[in-house]
Order: sequence, then C-alpha cells, then structure tokens
Amino acid sequence: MNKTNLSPIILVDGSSYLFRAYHVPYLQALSTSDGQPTGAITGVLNMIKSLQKEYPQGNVVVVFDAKGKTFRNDMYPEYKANRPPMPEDLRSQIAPLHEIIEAMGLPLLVIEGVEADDVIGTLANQADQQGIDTIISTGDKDMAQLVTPHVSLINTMTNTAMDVDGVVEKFGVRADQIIDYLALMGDKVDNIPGVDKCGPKTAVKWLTEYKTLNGVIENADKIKGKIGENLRNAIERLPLSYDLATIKLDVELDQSVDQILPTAPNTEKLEKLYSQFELKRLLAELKAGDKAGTQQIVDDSEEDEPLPEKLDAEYDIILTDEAFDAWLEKIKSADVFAFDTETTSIDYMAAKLVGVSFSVEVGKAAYLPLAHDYEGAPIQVDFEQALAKLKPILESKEIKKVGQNLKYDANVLSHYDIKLQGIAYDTMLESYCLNSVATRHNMDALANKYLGYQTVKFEEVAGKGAKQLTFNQIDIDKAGHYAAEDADITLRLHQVIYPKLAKSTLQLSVFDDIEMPLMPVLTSMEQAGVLIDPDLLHEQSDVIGSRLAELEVEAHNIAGKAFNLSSPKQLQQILFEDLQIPVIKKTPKGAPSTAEEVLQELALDYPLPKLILEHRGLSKLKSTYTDKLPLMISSKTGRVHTSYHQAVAATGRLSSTDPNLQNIPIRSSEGRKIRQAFIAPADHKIVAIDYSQIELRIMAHLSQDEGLVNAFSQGRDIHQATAAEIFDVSLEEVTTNQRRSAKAINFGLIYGMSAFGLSKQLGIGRKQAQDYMDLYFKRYPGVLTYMEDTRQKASEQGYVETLYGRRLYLPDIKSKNQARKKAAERAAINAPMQGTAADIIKKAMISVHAWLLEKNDQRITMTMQVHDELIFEIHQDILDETVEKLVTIMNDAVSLSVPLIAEAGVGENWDQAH
DNA sequence: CGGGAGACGTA
DNA sequence: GTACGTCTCCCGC
Repeated sequence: MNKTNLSPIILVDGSSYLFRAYHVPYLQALSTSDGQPTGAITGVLNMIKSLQKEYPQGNVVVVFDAKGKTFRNDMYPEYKANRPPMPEDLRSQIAPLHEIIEAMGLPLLVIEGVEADDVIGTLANQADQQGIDTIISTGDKDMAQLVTPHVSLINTMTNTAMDVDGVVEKFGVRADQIIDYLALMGDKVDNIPGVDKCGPKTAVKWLTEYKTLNGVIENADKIKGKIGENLRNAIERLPLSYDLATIKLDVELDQSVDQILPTAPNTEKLEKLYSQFELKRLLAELKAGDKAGTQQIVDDSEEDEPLPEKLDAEYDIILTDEAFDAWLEKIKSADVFAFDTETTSIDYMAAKLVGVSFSVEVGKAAYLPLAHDYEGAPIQVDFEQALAKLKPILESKEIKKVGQNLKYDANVLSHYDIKLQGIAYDTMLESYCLNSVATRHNMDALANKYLGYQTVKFEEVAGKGAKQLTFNQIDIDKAGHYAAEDADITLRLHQVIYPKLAKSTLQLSVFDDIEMPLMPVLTSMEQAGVLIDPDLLHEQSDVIGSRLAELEVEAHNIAGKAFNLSSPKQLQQILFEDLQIPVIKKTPKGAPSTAEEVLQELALDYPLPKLILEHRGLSKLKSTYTDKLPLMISSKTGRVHTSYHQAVAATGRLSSTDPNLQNIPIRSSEGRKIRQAFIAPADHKIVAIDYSQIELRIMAHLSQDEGLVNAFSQGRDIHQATAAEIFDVSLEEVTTNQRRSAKAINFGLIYGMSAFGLSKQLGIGRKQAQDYMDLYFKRYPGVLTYMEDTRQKASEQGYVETLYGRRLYLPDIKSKNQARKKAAERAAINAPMQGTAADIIKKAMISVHAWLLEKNDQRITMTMQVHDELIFEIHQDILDETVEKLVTIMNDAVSLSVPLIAEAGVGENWDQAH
C-alpha cells in the first residue's frame, strides 16, 4: 500500500481501548487453554482491524500509556490516587499485545513520564500544523479538546465520530473550551478537583455566558446560590484542575509525525504469537490473507446476519445538465414519482439541502448531488439552476409525488423558497393508517416488513452516534446508492401498502381526508414556531436554582449525610434503610418505590419526603423547561420550532418533540410561570381554544346513552350531573366531594378503569368503588353496553375503530397473560374515545388551515396543538371576529349527537389565555 | 456511551 | 386505569 505524507493519520489510544475491552463480558471469557486471558488483546486487535478496514489509506499509529508516574503526579500527588492497581489478568495482556502490534508492522509508541493522551495530542498537533488530516481513535472524551478542522475523533467501539461541529453538538461548548469545561467539572475518577456540584449543564451554562474559565472566575461573584458559593470556594484550585485536564502538545519524540510510518508485517512472528495466544480467527485470517499481503484488512464483520435480498435496480448519479434534463422529462411524464431529499441534519430548521433523489418506476432511481463538498468531490450541477428547474415541478399540484415523511422534505424545501405541493401519498402515513402498531413507520422498518428487504442504513454510509458524517461529506457514489435506494424503496412501498389500505374504504378515508391533508397544516405550524421570552425563563431558572440549593441543604441535614436528591436509588437507601421509614409500595422491579404518591403519604409523618417532592418537581421544571427552552430558540427566526410527529401515537394523536410543546406545565403555580413565557408578538394576543370535555362527549355519542346525551345537550356541568345521578341528589345538592368522585369516575371510564383503579384514585375501599361503578352503570346503562360491546368487538376483530374508521390493532387482546389481556382491554376502551378526539381536532385543524389560506391574512397564525386545544397568535385589530370565527370552525368541524363546544381564552401569554 | 429504570410533565 | 416525551441516574456494553 502506497502511503504518501498526506494519508490521514489514525492515532489509536491503545490504553483507553485496552481498559474498555477488558470490561466487555464476552471478551472476558476468552483465554488460552492454559488460562492466560486474551480478551483485552482480542478486543484491541479487532478494533485496530476495523479501523484499518474503515480507513484503508490511513496511517495507523498505536499509543499506550507507559508504566509509572507521569508529570501530572508531580503537579498533583493525588492525581489518579483513587485508581485501584491494574488487575493482574489485564497487566499480563499488555506485553503480548505490544508484541503483536509491532509484528503487524504498526508504529507503537509508549513514552515514559507522559500519558498516551499527551503523545496523541503532540502528534495530532504536528499533523494539524502540516495540514494532515488526523483521526484520533479513542474512548476518552477528554480528547475532544484536540479537535480542529483537521483533527477529529472516532470511538471505534461505538462507531461514533466527532468533528468540530460534533463537539459543540455533543458538549455544548467548542473544542477550545473543553479544557475549561473539564476543569470546572473536575473528575472524580482521576481525582481532579472541580467545582462542587458543577456538572456538564452548569459548566456549559457558565462557559456560554463567560466564554472561558478565566471569564467564569472573573465573574464568580455574579453567580448566585449554593453553586456560586461552591465556585468561589474552588477558585484557588481551578488553575490546577485546568493544567491537569490539559493534554500536552509538546512531548519530545524521536520522530515527527510524518516520519512515523508502518513497516512490513512480520508474518512469521505474527503466526507464532497468534498460535501462542490461541487467537484462532486471527491466525486463520493471516493464513488466508497471505496473497493480499501487508496491511490488507480481513473482513471480520462479526455477525453473520442474513444477506439482504438483492434488489433488482439501476441507480443513476446525475452529474451533468443533460442527464438532469433527461430525468426531469421522465418525472414530468410519470403518473407519480417518488421523491426524497438528502440534507445535513435531521433537524429541519438546521438542515441544508445536499441532494435529491427520484424514482419513476420500480428499480430505476437517480440521485442528484447538489452540495457534496468533501475534498475531491466531483463537480456537480449548479445548485441554484437545479433548484430553479425543480421548483415548478415540486410546486406543481398536478405532478404527483410520493415520499416517506414528506413533511420533513417540505420543511427543508421551504427554506429554499420552494413550496412542496402535489403531495399525493406519504408511505409513512399509509403505513400508519393501515396499522399504527404493527411496526414503526420509518423506511427501514417498512422495507423490512412490507418488502422483506434490509435497506442500506444511514449509519452504514455515514457512521453513527453523536456526530456522524453529514451527507455533504459522504462520497457521492456511496451517497448516491443510498439516496437513490430511498426513492426506489419509497415507490415500492407505496405500491405494496396503498392497495392494502384501499381495501378498507374507511381506513382510506382516514388517510385521504385526515392524515394527508393534515401534513401541510403541520408543516406550516412547525415553520411558524412559537415565541418565547428567554429572559423570563432565565429568571425563573435562577429562582428555582436557589430554592433547589436550599432544599438540598435541608435534606442533607435531615438525612445526616450528603446524597443525591435526584437519585431514586440513593433516596431508597436513605429513606428505607437509614431512616427506617416503612415501605408502602414497590416498583415493578421490586425495589421500594419513592414515587410521588408514596412520598405524599410519607410526607404526613416524616419531614424528608416533602422536601424531596418539592425538589423533584422543581428540578424537573428547571432542567426540562426553564433551562432548556431558551436554548431551543432558532437563531434564524427567534422562535421555537417543535416537530409534530404524525405517525407515532397508536391512537391517532400527534406527538411533539424537540421541544415537546404538549407537556408544558399548567398545574402548579411555578409551572404556570413557564406558560407565561409563551408570549404574543407585538400587537398580537395569544388565543387558546380548547374543546370542552371532548372525550366524554364522544363517549356520549358512541354509546348513545340517553342520560349522558341529554346531560350534554342541556349544557350541564357533566361531573355535577354525574354526581347527582350516582348519589341520587338534585344538581344543587351535589357537594364538592361528590363532584370530585364523579369526575374521577368519568375519567376512569375513559381509561377503561377497574374498581381497583378507582378505589386507589379516590382513596376508598375496593367495595365502595365497585358500588360507585355499579351505580354509574345503572344510571347510564348505554355506557355499560358500549363498553361491553367494545371489549367483545376488540376480541373478535383484533382491533377497535374510531368514529371515522381509524383502526387500532390490539395484539394482546387474546393474550394468555391476564395482565396483558386486561391492559389491552383498557386500551380498547380508551382508543375509540382518545382516537376520535384526535380525528376531530385534526379535522378542525384542516378546516382552520383552509380558512387561513383562503383569508391569507398574516395577522393570524396557528402555532400549536395540544391534543384538545389549538393555540393562535392573532393581531389585536381583528381579535374578536377572528376568535369568534375560529370557535365556529372548531365547533362545526364535525357533527355529533351532542354539541361540540370549543372555548376560547385570550391573553398576552399562554397562561393568561387559559 | 447507549439504554433501561424511575420519575414526572401534559391531555 | 389511557396516550405520549424528556429528565437524571446508573448499569452494562
């Protein structure tokens, strides 16, 4: 193999892998017949081989720690003082491993007085200055400080790569801030002192604000609370921590990085060593690999997974205008064509377009690369021109497209001024409407289920983990095959799934009339985003932070020792062993539970549980909302853009992630402060319109129970009306307590409740709960009949349906396991109500969106959906009439045998609007 | 480091 | 008792 100075250098952190391999159980089992352990040897060698395979041009250099003390011990005698001595069965593997690596012809560096990190740092730094690309293979995250545009990390055991952007993504700080970051946190294992209670979150927060460790130290007085105090106490020792965390870049070496080259392997010696340590596979490979010579890598992909069925396919990579034009003609004349975009990110706000792929007939697909920019990438067609040619096709309502999760593609394209239209079919939604629970609805799963085909995984072309290669960095041939296959598979999936869906008119109508039309509505809501006041949240974070610190001190005092309040495990120890508080409930795995209800009860008799409850609630609010939401504001728009997932929830609901806007707190006053940060833009109001008691109304409609339908038709307070019936009193006589019980019963019914569940909820006896339920069913016999019918139907058909024909399959309904069967029965009761509610609000969203399009008034924006509620920003000039119109649209979205009531709230923020 | 457990936020 | 997503901790890879 011909190596030039410009081959990438692969620096292997042998010591880090040695330790990791040593702890892998299946490797631990390995030893020679006379008992010499060889697991760590095998692990490290496998890892080196896989690196050689991945980087055939790479110049592999292996570095190990030397024995004995290093300069860090001189700096700080306690350095790594907590480390137990190296176990003998690991130590005994080092010398043979070194011998083998040398016999392989790989340069091996073991430098006394420094650690492997420092040698790697020095070599990487030299290579960086010479412009040589360097890949550091390590399991040690501290090395992130070495990352530059030329130097990246790869963890070969987990197959994850990390470059400059990857460091930021992974840690939240830049590579040049990593030392500061490590110094602040310290390291318990290495005995490096940092700031007490300063973990990754705090370190990132401080460094974001003050840039460097010195910046943090200079501003230490500004940091409030216990943690600020801890910081000030740590200031004197932080320079030492900084020095300890700093990897040396100037270790004296005999050779410079460009002089360190592999030599020819000593096959004879290798054969001897492999035999001696009974490394049979390596020995076999060595013998088999003779013809290939030197560093030829043997394919040692371990798992013999079944070979995927080979698709009969022809994939083009379009690099010329002529080829592109020819494909455009094919697309225009196709009935429907499959379409997919390739981008730099799965985050639609951050994603940049890298290429597009199409398929017009099964087995024929093409990839049009547009922005691959790795070194040596071929010249591609002009980006702007290509988009100009694609735009009329992608925007045409007549030219039909099929895709997999086209909402994503539509979002990305919208940033290039292309409004994707003519979206006829989405295979993800086809699969979801056909059977929401049979499979996940990503392409890999669908191809597997419906085509029996294993797709090329993204990880296989890009690597995996924290930071894989982005698509623009991937070799065009590899990328082209992957991308074209996606288009091809999409078309194939459509041809298989759609006919199945079309067998049921009702299911098809859920697809045609609900899910497909909803997609552009969601695109537009995601693009719109929501406005958040970060200052308000920061303030709230500080307030909560101080309170948490107080709670922690109090709790430690009561417990008599320090412990982590967020650790259920440590809490169990403190409560149930140290303090000998009785165990009330166990977790599913048998450990004593510290769940909220348990602590609530214990709080009556003991002081600590109350503190824990407050701490838990507040730290949840802080970490999930007040700290996190401000970070999610897009720099492009100044707003927060969630993702709505249309094919996740089994019942037909949407779900929301990144951030989840559907679980913003409302119940506690601290929680509501978070809603106050969801604000209206200037001159606008937040309007929240929610459906009142929608699931109970649906229960009335589905069951046609006379009493229930009447109660709703007469506009009664439903819980009060239920209470009057059950407790046999007049409406006026219903007590608060009776109403509360009735409400619990009403909710319980929606969840398929049992007497047991109800008794727990209400804190009453099982018998009394059963009495309540019997009474309820006596008063509302239609509901009982409906419940029984639903259970029976579920059992007969294996699925239940919503009012509009959305199916939920219940595979466990026939389970012999009674617990699973019961759970499936409850789901069967719940799904038609929850699912019909989802159908209704989706229909309402489609109507609202259609009205907004028609009206084309930028002063009205639909920003969020929270299951039974839609949230809008509306300009104050048109507030009243718009709210009235929106309420009407929502009320009239569907027609039931009971009134559907939407109620609007208006305010400066989401809290006020409630 | 990835993922399960346990906890908790919402409808 | 239904349906979700995200946090921290901690085990096992």
